[in-house]
Amino acid sequence: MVRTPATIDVFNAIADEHRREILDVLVGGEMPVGAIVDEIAISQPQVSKHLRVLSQIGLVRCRAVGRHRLYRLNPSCLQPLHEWAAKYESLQNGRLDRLDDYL
Amino acid sequence: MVRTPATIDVFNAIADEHRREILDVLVGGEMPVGAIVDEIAISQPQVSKHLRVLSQIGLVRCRAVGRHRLYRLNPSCLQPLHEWAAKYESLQNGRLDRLDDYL
DNA sequence: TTGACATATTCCAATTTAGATATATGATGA
DNA sequence: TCATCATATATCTAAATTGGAATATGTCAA
Repeated sequence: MVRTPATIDVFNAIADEHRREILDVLVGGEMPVGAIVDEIAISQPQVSKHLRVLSQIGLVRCRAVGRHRLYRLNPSCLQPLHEWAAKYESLQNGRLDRLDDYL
Repeated sequence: MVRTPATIDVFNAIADEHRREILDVLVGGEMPVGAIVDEIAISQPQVSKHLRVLSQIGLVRCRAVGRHRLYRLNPSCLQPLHEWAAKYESLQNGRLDRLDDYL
């Protein structure tokens, strides 16, 4: 494989800034696509495409209500990220960090 | 811009699994390139290239000792990741998550 | 039924990437 | 000085990405 697709895991999914923005918007609660489009400065097709990636990973879930589609976060999907990051949080202000400040 | 380069920020830098592996190895302490190559299953040039990306972001620092180059973590550089992720950790097992379990 | 609205999909171009291979650089020891 | 070791860089290729534009799908309301 030449390049890891964004749909492979959480780390690749959140690498894109616009996808992080979408997730940030959804922290406010379940929301239709149009509301997300209003919040961030990208086109509707782009939002839909990013939502598709996020859905495939499982970071968001969707339900249809009339002609709207309401998206919501599935924060438990970020677990691998939290676990990976936790290993490094304990190193903060630790020995390595002080060495870095010195140099 | 058509595609966000991996050297743009921490989120893109850690999107690559091999780069995360390199960081994981360096949790064990300062280490020469050869030791990293021995730990993970990719070629030496690949390790060097990934280290270059990590250096440009600031996730690792390097110092020369003889013909070795010792790399070490700079964990404070992960701050933006920790801050972003923190917003979602509090949502774990929260309202949204239970809704998700239900559906 | 028809038109308007909400969202998704398709097609495209430019750019980036990872990995493989080969080679260059740079320090050390004999 | 020269061979060797440790690491970095250059070149190439196939695949994947994002964003834009156009269009399709699907739902509702009149």
